Formats: sequence, structure tokens, C-alpha cells
Amino acid sequence: MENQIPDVVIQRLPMYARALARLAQQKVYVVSSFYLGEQLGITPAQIRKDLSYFGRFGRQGTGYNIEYLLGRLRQILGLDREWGMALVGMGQLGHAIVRYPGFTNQGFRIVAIFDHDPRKIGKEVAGLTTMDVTELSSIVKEKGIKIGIVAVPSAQAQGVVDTLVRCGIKAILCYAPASVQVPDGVKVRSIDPLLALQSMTFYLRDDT
Amino acid sequence: MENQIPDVVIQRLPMYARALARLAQQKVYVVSSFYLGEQLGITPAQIRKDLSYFGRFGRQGTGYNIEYLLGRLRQILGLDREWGMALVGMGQLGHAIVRYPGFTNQGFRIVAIFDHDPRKIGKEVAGLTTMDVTELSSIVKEKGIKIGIVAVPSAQAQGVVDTLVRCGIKAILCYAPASVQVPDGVKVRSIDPLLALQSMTFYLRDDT
DNA sequence: CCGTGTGAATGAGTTCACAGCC
DNA sequence: GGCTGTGAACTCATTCACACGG
Repeated sequence: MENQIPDVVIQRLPMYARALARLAQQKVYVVSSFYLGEQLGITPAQIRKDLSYFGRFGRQGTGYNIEYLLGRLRQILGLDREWGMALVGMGQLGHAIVRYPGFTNQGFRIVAIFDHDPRKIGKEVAGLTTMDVTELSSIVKEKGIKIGIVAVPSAQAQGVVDTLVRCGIKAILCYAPASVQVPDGVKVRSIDPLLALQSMTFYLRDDT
Repeated sequence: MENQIPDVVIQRLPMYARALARLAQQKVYVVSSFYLGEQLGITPAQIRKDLSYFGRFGRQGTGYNIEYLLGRLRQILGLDREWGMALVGMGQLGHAIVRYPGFTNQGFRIVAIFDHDPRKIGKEVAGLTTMDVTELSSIVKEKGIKIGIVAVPSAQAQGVVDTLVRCGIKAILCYAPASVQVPDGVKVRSIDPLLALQSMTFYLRDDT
């Protein structure tokens, strides 16, 4: 019964994995927490502490073996398998997301797409046929989908999220500019460029 | 000005503003920290404390006047003006971003687009002509651009960020899946759906 | 010596709880 | 009675600093 690991720590692990993968590609075999921290703008102590939640991966006086640490991180994060995802909302944004090539080669694959607009249902996009959201539940079960992507207008976002949750989805990536509530045990991460901009302007407002 | 306000607080203000705008649209005139918190999944105490960094906006026994509070928040965040933005990187992603309609009606407008590929320079997209990144500095000055958007492959992200910083840009929205370093006084927010997914799978990995 | 792993110390952020006002 | 504003208490996260192993 390991005690709860902070979510901030979990959110940093993929950054470590990414940096390690980049180093591995450059044929670097060993890295210290100092060097890794420099790459990521994170203190070495932070990195060592984070990793210590999961075990001892380093070697004193040397650092971390990149291939080994990367492998362990991928295992910890569950990146050593394929994840099927359901995308809901086939507007402009939905189209851009299905076509986005950045997911697939990383083990994340959109395997079903949904909309509730009859004019969109049946349309083929990127080799997938748009289905009615009413079929979500059965398709999620059939295809073993564990992740949902929400790309509907914000007014419908909460409803779609609720539906996904009812289907047993425990991880949701939300592109709608809306704050959605989920029960305990379900994770939502939001992609919200507008919020990001609106919070940065605070720091600009007194500039020339 | 006042004592340093935590960045987490600043990041929540736009959420408040968004929720308030929605309520205003529904012809609600007053809201309590309790109700607002419920909408956003934030505790009432948090909201009151956050707002207290900036002044006293509420009325005891009543709550907050929505129009007034929204106005003040917009002022505090600098949302009461137009912000011109420069987008660098006119690949797939860059195209999707210029066409994204979610920025413009919120006071954020892409006013110049750049690439360094000669085949792309000169191409018109969404009414703008793609320019060479070498012209970045002069255009930024000429158009009073204060915000940069990075949509280049991750290998080039740091270089582009450095260039933007050299042009005096103090706020950068980065779509590249890379961690970029900036000097003090410059803010970067990253849009990174892959990191979001990779951190959620941690919680899924033991599921059926 | 160099760099990890980790309890202990510090610091940051959140929640409590209540005085004060409507 | 209801709800804000806010110091104080507390919780959570980061950093320190050092023992230990290579």
C-alpha cells in the first residue's frame, strides 16, 4: 500500500521520459540529475526526489542509465502499451485532432470518432467513420477504449464528459474551453490555449 | 506594486472571468463564492482569497456583482484591450492555429505569421502573408506585437523561443512538444496534449 | 571526489474559522 | 441569516544537506 504520490510529480514524469528519449537518440547513455534538470528547468533535487517515489534507479557517483530509467518510467506511466481513444466532436477542432500525427507514434491512437449531428454521422475522416454518440457506450466496451477526447463546443462539454464517465472512461482530454466536473477517480486534463494567453497578459499589462 | 502574487492565482483568474461571463450571459447579476466555486470545482475560500489579493470586490451577505467583478478581472488581466500575436511555424499545426476562431473574439489576434522555409514564405493564409523569420524583429516592433506563438517542430522550438525573446517578446504560447527555457521576466505556457495523456495513463495502468 | 537517495527544514499554497458588514 | 475578507493554522511541495556507495 504505497502512499499517495502527488499529481504534480506524475505530471513531471512524462517530461523526464521525453528528455531521456531525446538524449537516448543522441547516443547518450548516462545522465545526472544536474544535467537533466538543466535541460528541463527543474532542480536536480526535485528530479531525484520525484524518482525516489518509485524506486532507486541511479548509481551514485555516475548518474542514471538512460535506457534503463526510460524503460522504468514508461512502465510506471503505462506507456509500454497502446491506448485506444474515443474522440467526441467532429467539428473543425475534431478534424484537426484526428489528423494530428503526434499521438499515434507515441502509443495513443484514436480508434473511434463521434458526433451527434446527423449530417456528420457516417462521414469518413482519416479512415474512421463518424458514429452517433448514442453508440459510445457499446463501442467503448467493444474496443476497450480507456481514454476520451472532448472536442465539442463548451456548452456541450459537461454533458459529453458525463456520458464518457458513465461509459466507464477514467481519463479525459478536454479541448473545450470550459471547466468540467468529474467524480473522484476520473482525471481530466484540459487543453486551453485561451486561458494560457489570458493569464500571461497579466504580466504584460504594464509593459510599454 | 503589491507583494508578489503567486502564479497559480493568476492562472485561476481567467477561469473566474470565463465563469462570470457565462453567468452574465444568463442574466445572472450576483454570485457568491460558493456558487462560483461549485461551477469551477474550486473551494469558496480559495476564490475569496484569490480575489483578496487585488481588492475587495464583494458585498457581505450578498456576494459579488458579476458585471463589476468581471470588469475588474478583465482590467487586472489586461483583457480590456487587443493583443497582437506573432505565429512562428506554418506547418499543419500553424495553419490550424491561424484559422482557429477562438482567439479573435477574445481580444487576441494573430497579426503576423512566419516560417523559415522559402517555399512557405510569401504564401497567404487566412489573409496574412507568411514572412521570413529574419523579419521577426522589425515586424514585432512595427506592429507592437507582445505575444509569440510557437508552432515549429520541437527541435527548433528553443531556437525560435530565443529569437522571440531577443525581439523583446515577454509572453510565449508554445505548441511544440518540448521544454524550452527562458530568462526571468519571460512567461511561457505550453500546449502539450501528449504530456497530458502520458500523465493520465499513470492512473489507468492498473485498470482492467 | 562525484552524484544518488532521503529525512529534515523550509517555503508555498490552501483551508479554517471567525470578525465584520449587509 | 448570509456571505465577504483575512490572519492564523495547516497541508502539501520543494529545497537543503549530508550519509553513503561507486
